[in-house]
Amino acid sequence: MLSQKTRYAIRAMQHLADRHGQGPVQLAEIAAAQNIPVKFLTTILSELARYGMVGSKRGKVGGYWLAIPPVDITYGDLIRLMRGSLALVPCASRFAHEKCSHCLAEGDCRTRALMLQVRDQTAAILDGIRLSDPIELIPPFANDDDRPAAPKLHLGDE
Amino acid sequence: MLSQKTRYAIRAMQHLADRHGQGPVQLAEIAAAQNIPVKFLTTILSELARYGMVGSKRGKVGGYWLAIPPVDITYGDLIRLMRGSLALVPCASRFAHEKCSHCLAEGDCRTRALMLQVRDQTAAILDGIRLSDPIELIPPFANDDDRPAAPKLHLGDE
DNA sequence: CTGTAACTCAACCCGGATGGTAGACAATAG
DNA sequence: CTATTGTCTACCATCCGGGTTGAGTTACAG
Repeated sequence: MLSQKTRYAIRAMQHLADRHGQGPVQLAEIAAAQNIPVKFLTTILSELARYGMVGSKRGKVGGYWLAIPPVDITYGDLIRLMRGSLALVPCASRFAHEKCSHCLAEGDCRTRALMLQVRDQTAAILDGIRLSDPIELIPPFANDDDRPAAPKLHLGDE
Repeated sequence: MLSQKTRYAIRAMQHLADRHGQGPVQLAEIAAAQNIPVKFLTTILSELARYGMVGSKRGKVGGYWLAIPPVDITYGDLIRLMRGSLALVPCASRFAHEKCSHCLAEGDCRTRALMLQVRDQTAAILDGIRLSDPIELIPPFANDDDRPAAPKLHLGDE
């Protein structure tokens, strides 16, 4: 799962992308529009500023803006930045690779092989879509509509 | 990321799949072969037994075995079972759907639309591979080999 | 040159999840 | 009847996630 913070960061960046070229956007506007706790958003935007993703200016007409044109930022970049990796296990990450603890040798781990496939597909999607791209929205599921057939296995309670 | 527990569960199930049809496999064997802390593995296997995934027997020649033929268990099933969902955000889950807190309306959330694509691709991979399938192992990355070109964005330190 | 509306930063905080361990108990083979 | 192996509940320590506090800084307005 993406952390709440990562999700906030993505939405904030989308907001800034939408207003790109329009001068500084104030934190309060972003927070209100994106439904993000104001104080928390300050820490997120400051972090993004430290990373060089957004510019900022204080004072009366201050605010934030994208320091990089939205066409040069992919969603993959954003997630890597906030979360470190796109992969589902550390050993399947290509940029933030790390050995899993208590695992087999990497070359012998089937889980890793699988998760590497997943991470590469995920990257193919997320690195292919840029902050400037329009995104086709998807309506909420109307209860059991729209969903694939139930999986073979549906045991337990959760 | 998958939790450590989920990863252990997957490896344990792989182990049982490999020994399917050979009678009960003892916990100690699994723990040793898969490098999983013995005590922790007991809780995991018990849980899997409660879910009906594995059978168990106590006593001298006791042990665990798959209660379902490995050809009928996909990796997707396993992850759903242990983790609840394949998706990266709750609102993009198809079987364990849940509204994200502090978000936009689902129909207006670009992040959700994106993450739904990712989850569907992930599901396509993980629901297509069964515990009985051979998996082509992938050798460890030889430092910077084998990786895609560095992403456009490589800022900050981590 | 002062007031005030912004952003900045370090510090803290709380609750819940994660990753285990302890230990008493139950079944089963021999 | 005893050794072996699984079961179950409880507990625990640590970390991380999701924030908040509050004091500081910059910048524009007048």
